[in-house]
Amino acid sequence: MELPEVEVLRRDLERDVAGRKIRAVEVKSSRNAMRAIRRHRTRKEFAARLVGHKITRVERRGKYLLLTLDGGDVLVAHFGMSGRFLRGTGRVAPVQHTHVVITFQQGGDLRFIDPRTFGELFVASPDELGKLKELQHVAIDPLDQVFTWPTFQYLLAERASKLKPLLLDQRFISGLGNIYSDEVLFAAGLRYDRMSDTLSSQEVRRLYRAIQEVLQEAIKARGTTLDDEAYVDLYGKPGAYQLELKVYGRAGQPCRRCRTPIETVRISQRTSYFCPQCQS
DNA sequence: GTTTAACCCTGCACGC
DNA sequence: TGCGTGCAGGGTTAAA
Repeated sequence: MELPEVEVLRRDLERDVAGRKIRAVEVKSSRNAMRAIRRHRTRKEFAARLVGHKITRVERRGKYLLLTLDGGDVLVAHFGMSGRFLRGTGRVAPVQHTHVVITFQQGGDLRFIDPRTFGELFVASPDELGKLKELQHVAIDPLDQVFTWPTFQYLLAERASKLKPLLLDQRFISGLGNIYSDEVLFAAGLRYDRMSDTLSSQEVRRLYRAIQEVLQEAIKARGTTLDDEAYVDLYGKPGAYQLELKVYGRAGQPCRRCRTPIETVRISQRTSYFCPQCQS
């Protein structure tokens, strides 16, 4: 799950879950459920820090979701490759790989599901949160006001890295993952292996605009759902941005702009998709 | 500093 | 049909 999916989730949670009081928290007894709350010593301790509190607001930091509680503590969610939140009720049996069920006083619940267990859920005080290096390292948010073109130009010039790994680096810029970084590079007309400190001002500007445009469009489309098992929103509904993907997952298919077959390359342990004609 | 490999997990598609 | 292999939206760590 990348920035657009997390942001869609944040907006839905803000509307639907903020203001609700937590009545009960169930952490399944499976090994993977324990993995989901691995920062906590026991299931009991995790639950105790949530029960009785109201969720007051929902924020996003990069790919992290922060649900602030009325006591001041924060429930942090990170989704990894396969994690997701799903709204449910007691009448609906939890799907496989449901690790945590948070039940609300007003009825209904919030479920954390994660087959591959790269995601996690934990509660932290503001003090603990401030000291957490994962969150401290989350870089500038591309949708934030302070993400300006001159700032971005400076950051790129400061580094000497290939663009693809740099865009994936959450400490450089937050929120992009494998899908959107490829889409952004295509939209900017830049290759995955271009060095960050060799871009012209015009190229920096194209990259800057591409990041914002791709992410905004993806949010508008409510995220990318590649197949049924993949990302779905808080209510189980798929997004629609997969219909607008230009390169990701399109190996061998003609480029939507120039008809040249889309190619792939292995970089940073991930597959990158690009058009050899449109990107240089 | 940058890059690479291994690792953390389950599920699925693919080739034999 | 069954089985091994590799890959999948994430990230960390150690070593080169």
